[in-house]
Amino acid sequence: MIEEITNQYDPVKLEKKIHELWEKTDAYSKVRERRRGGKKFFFVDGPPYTTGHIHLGTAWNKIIKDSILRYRSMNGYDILDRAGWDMHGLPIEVKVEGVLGFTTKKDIEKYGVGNFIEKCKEFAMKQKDDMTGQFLMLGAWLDWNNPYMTLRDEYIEAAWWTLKQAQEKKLLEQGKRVVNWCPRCETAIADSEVEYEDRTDPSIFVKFRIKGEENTSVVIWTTTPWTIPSNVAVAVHPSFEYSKVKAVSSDGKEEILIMASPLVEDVLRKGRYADYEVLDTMPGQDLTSLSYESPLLDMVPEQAAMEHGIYLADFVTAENTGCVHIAPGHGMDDFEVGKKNGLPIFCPVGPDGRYTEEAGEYAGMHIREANRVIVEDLLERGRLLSEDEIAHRYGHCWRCKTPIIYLATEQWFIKIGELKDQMLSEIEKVKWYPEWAGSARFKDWVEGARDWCISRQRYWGIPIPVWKCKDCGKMHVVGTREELLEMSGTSEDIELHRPYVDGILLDCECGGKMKRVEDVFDVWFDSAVASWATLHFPQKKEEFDKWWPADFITEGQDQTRGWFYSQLGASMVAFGKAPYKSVLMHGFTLDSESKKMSKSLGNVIAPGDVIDTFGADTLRSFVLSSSAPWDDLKFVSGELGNINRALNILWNVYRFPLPYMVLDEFDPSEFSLESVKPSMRKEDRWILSRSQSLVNDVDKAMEKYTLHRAIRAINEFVLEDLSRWYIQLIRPRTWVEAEDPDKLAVYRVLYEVFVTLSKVIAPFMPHLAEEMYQNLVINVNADAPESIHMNDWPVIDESLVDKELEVHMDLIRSMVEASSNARQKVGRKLRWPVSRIIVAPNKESVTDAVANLKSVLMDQTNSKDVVLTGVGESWDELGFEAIPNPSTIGPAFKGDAGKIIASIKQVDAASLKKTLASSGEYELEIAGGTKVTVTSDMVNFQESLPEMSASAQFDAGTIYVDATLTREIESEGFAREVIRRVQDMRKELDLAVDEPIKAHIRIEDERVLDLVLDLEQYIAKEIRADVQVIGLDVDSTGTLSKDWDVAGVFISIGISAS
RNA sequence: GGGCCCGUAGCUUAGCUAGGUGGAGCGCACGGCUGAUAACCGUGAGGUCCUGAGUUCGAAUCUCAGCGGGCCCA
Repeated sequence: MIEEITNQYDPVKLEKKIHELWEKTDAYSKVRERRRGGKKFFFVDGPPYTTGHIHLGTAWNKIIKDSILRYRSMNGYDILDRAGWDMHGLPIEVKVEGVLGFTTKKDIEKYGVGNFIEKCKEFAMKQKDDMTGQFLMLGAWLDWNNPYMTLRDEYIEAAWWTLKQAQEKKLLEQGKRVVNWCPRCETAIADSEVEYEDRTDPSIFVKFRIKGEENTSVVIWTTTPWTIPSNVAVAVHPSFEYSKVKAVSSDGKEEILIMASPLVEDVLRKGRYADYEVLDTMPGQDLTSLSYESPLLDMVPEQAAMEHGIYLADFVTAENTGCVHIAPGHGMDDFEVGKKNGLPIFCPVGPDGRYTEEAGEYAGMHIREANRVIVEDLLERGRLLSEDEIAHRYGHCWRCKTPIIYLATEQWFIKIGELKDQMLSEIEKVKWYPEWAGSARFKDWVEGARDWCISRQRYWGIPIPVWKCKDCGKMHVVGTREELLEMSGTSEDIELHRPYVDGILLDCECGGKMKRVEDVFDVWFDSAVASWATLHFPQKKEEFDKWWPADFITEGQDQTRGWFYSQLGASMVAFGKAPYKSVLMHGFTLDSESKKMSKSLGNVIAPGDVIDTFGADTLRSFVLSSSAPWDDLKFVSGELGNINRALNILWNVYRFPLPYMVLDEFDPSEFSLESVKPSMRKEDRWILSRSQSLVNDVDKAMEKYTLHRAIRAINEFVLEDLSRWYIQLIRPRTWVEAEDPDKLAVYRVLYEVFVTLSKVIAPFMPHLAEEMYQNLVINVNADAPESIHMNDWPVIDESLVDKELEVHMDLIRSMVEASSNARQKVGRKLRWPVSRIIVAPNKESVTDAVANLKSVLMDQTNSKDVVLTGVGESWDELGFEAIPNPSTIGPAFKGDAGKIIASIKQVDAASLKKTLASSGEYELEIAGGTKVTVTSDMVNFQESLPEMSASAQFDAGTIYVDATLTREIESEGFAREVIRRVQDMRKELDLAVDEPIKAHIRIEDERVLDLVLDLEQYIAKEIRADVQVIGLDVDSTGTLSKDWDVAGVFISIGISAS
């Protein structure tokens, strides 16, 4: 049987109970199991990094995923949805280093790589478990028991297999490149791991002495003095003009400087020169014949042995000096210039950021310290033109915040450049939500794609499966564990992490031994292979054939350059096509000031805190409804309260009929909806139609993944249609005590609406939906599916849809609103009936609506009658007031104007209006008996309302309320005033709804007493009084007694339980 | 500096694709309802639709430029 529920919506308690129920019944597995054999829906969870705690953005992400998957599941889809975890990489290494107190790689080596990665593994697993718990609190259903984890051997094999594909397709390359390098972590890091932050660096102008020309230098500018020992060349722009300038310092010393012409004044000002003279100008091209010597050739022996020339490059800008210092070992552009011109790639800096022996005198010094020393050395040698500081954006390691440097190192690359065109054509085959996420944003990113450096010089990662022969240099890429064991002749089962795989040697054809290169993969490569790794490919090819590629993925906009891209790249390498068919890109969470949430700003919202206060369903409803998925989400805590209120109203609406149903032992299984149809009223049919329209609206929204529209439609239905309208309409019907088909119809209709509604909210507010379902369905029919989430999505029943009725009801609602407005103007509260309302429509549909729903209109306006005028007509009892128009009367009648104006106000306005309307003229008698003729332009008319009436506009016409009092109306009004106060007191005594009472009522006004006594029986019935005394001097004592002032009349009431 | 997105009442937002009198909710003020009641309803005040220019009879909506915020890049 249906049960009563708690007064208060208590989401925290409710959700705990539901979680226990789900766990006890293993609901998730049963839901997925139920859809086996249905249309397949392969979802790949973008793996969050195992940081140990979720934030609002990750919560939003999982809530979107969960809602979409629940909706799909209810629509019959067979869903594959393993949760995923990104568990390798620097962030965890850095954290573990922190715990162990390590600062350099040497500490790790000393501790033992095996010990270190065990710690990393332990750490990652622990964080994963913590986060799983947090995600579960959101009610997010993914396959949490069987997640894919990047640290598993089976997962590692998927990455290995993919790299082997790259090798076979000749897309894998090893080579020297300039990469972003973190000197603390001693590894290459990806572009996407570089975080740009403000930083202050030296800003120096340096003079490079030209060979073979007396006292002449080319001037360059740099913010990295430590790269001067690595200088190999200077670049100038082919189309800029350069000047040779004789510069004179304040002490009269002269020297000749070369720089871009437009920058001469700026540069000389920096050098505090007193005067100058331009000796010559020339195009950049002319400078290429010059050569110069390093300013530090006495410090760095290699520099003395090197040729230094000037070269042309397009990337040179007209800033600073227009001559760019080129160190091919320390810059991407520099490297390109070096390669193009066959220059040496001189890089005397080691992985730890210290100079190597090649740096001569500087060997062993850290580059950050070297900055200062080198500036000093330049000054001593007279090569420093100026020294200053600059605040600029500079790249930092996203994990340890160390400023990065650029180093030319040996790395492994995937040649994305060769795949670019295919990638672009694959993008077009993918369905993007919103469309521009693919056609604009992602396309732009891919067009600028560079080769992908996949190697890292670290420990906690997937080992790059490349073995190289120590003797002949031959290389082999291992694709699977089996291949590794077979080739090495090992039978023991080893883990595929460092240092275990490092110890395995393979035999080379040359008779030598092959050893694994030491690098591990960039973690982006890990998650890039998720769509097949999660299918246990390459171990299980059948699963892959059955599911791949993914039907759907959804992640934040930052993943455009991240996971959307890395997956596409890896998939092109492996299979030559996109790994996903549709992508929903969602936004970022911002704080109330539109600033991004970050730990350093201290504005981070923990989802757990929100859940502890408002529950997960409120959080879900909030994040889903606040903005379109792809817009950023502004988190304003006040808005949470609003959403929570909406859910509370839903709770109240659902709770409202339950006590009556319980009292009447209503059993919905005994009555079909069909069987109560004859007893349904128009409003019943209306709410059924509205509920069907709601299903349709939600379907439409979900089709385009506009989840915000779905939630808003639901909230609108609950607030407007159910709470503010339907429940108000049916209240009196639920109070009827007898067996009544009219009441039964309401019960059955409400039941139908609630069951449908619980299904419609199920994807979005899964806990509340489950709660409603358990009570409404499971308590009635134990054979029904155990969980709401096992149910099918409601199919629209066309026989219940009546669009015209919905339109009519809308009109009636706007009439009721207008009537309230008019009542307020005339000062008549709703508790007091009015004799009639007059509807003056301006379109035909109003006439139909009133005819169709007259009882609803009368009921809600509390009127005894409804008068309907013809379309476009006004109420025939309206009066008219003639308003003279002095601006036309004045010029026409001059001195008599005043008399005419007075006279117009006195004549019968109705006949004046009628005559003017027909002939355009009116004979008017003015003071003194003179007759004048006035014309239409001299008089305006204004409608005037009869006494005790008021009007208000509504959507399609005007409502007039006639609030004239009659004895009957006054009697009813006062009776209801009394009833309301007694009900209030019953409530205060906490009496049961059907508990009989004794009531003693003293009314100290004879006229009012008389009016009230007219309805004595009615009052007794309404307040359930079996003893009721009403009189002028009644002793109003009782368990509770109270005095009231009703419109100036003193009324004293005492009640007690009988 | 570049690409993409966003900018509407004090706050959160609908409307923008297909141009034609700007709608809600919260908050505020006043009123109403009363067995959903720690709930609910009505009315009112409150808008340079970020700024400027253009297209058009007409622009919140289309175009361009700028400003502010976000994501990504340099």
